Amino acid sequence: MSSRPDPDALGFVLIDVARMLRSAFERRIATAGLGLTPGEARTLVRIATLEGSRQLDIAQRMGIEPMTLSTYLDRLQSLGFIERRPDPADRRAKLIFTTPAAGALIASIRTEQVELMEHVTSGIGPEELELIRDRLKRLRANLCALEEDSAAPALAKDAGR
Amino acid sequence: MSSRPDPDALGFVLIDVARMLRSAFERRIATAGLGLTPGEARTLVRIATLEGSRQLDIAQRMGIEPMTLSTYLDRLQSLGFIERRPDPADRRAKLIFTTPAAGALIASIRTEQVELMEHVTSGIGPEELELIRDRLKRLRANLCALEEDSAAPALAKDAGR
DNA sequence: ATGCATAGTAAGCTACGCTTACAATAAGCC
DNA sequence: GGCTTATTGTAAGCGTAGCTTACTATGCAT
Repeated sequence: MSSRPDPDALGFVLIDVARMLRSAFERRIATAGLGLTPGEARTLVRIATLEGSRQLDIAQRMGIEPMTLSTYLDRLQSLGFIERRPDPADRRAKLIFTTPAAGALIASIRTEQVELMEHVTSGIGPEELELIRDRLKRLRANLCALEEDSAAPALAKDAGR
Repeated sequence: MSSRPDPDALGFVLIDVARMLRSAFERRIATAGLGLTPGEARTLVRIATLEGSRQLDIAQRMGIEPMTLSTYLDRLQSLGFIERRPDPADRRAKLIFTTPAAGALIASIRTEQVELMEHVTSGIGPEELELIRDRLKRLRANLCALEEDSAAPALAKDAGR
């Protein structure tokens, strides 16, 4: 019956998986004694791929608010894993770099991540995994668009779409 | 380089999608004036499919701790959407039922959920969605197993795997 | 120079989950 | 029966991951 919503609907399953994944990742990171939260780990990994970017850029790539990123950076900086250097081209801005000390940590995070995902995806073929990853990226793109809409609804007006 | 972890790895994308999905759902529910948080909505929907179960059972099905569920139930009960009835067979236990007042709300949640997912999955064919849902359920099952392992590691011992 | 825009941050809030400790009850065992 | 142990639900308090709002410092355009 339609009065019995399916708890296995895609959205619910997705959220279930994400919650469990995060908590499993947290447990792994804690066990490995890395001393980071999953969010900090995620941030550090992102920074490593965006070496020398501004905070706004990083935040946007990560899909979080600049303030949220700033908090993570405070923590990562106090641990000595990243640096904030003034942008010579704009004295308001700061450029973010990982420190040499972060190298081993990033590798460890990577290892934990890979091992966990191997466990979690066991029983699913590589082509299917690739497909899922691809479609999830599509979902993410759709969600990004959605957020932009709701952030600037005044511009949308009755433009019809 | 292997020293540059891919921020588009399956795990990261999954967590991204889940975060955005939850926040989009939150926005929708808030806009619709349902007066619930996404977690409460998720709980209510689950209860509707498990009418008359014990709290422990529901918590287990939802993959959360009994205490976490208890908090949601407090809130849902104070809003008049669920009832806790004593279990005639066990005076420690309580059985959870939705109230008639919850019917319309559950339908609304369902609507919001469906509309959101239609938006978010636009551009992906139904067969592919079905496949993704299926594989995600597999991931969820793997994650459940993982949690049980870490909850009772003493039993696992060197039992081979 | 004046006025608006932009980069980062301080302060404080919400949602979602957890652990630990406990009361009440049930169930197994002599 | 009486004792011990297990189980159900809950009170209290914590941590993580985000957000918004308001502010400072700086840049840019007129």
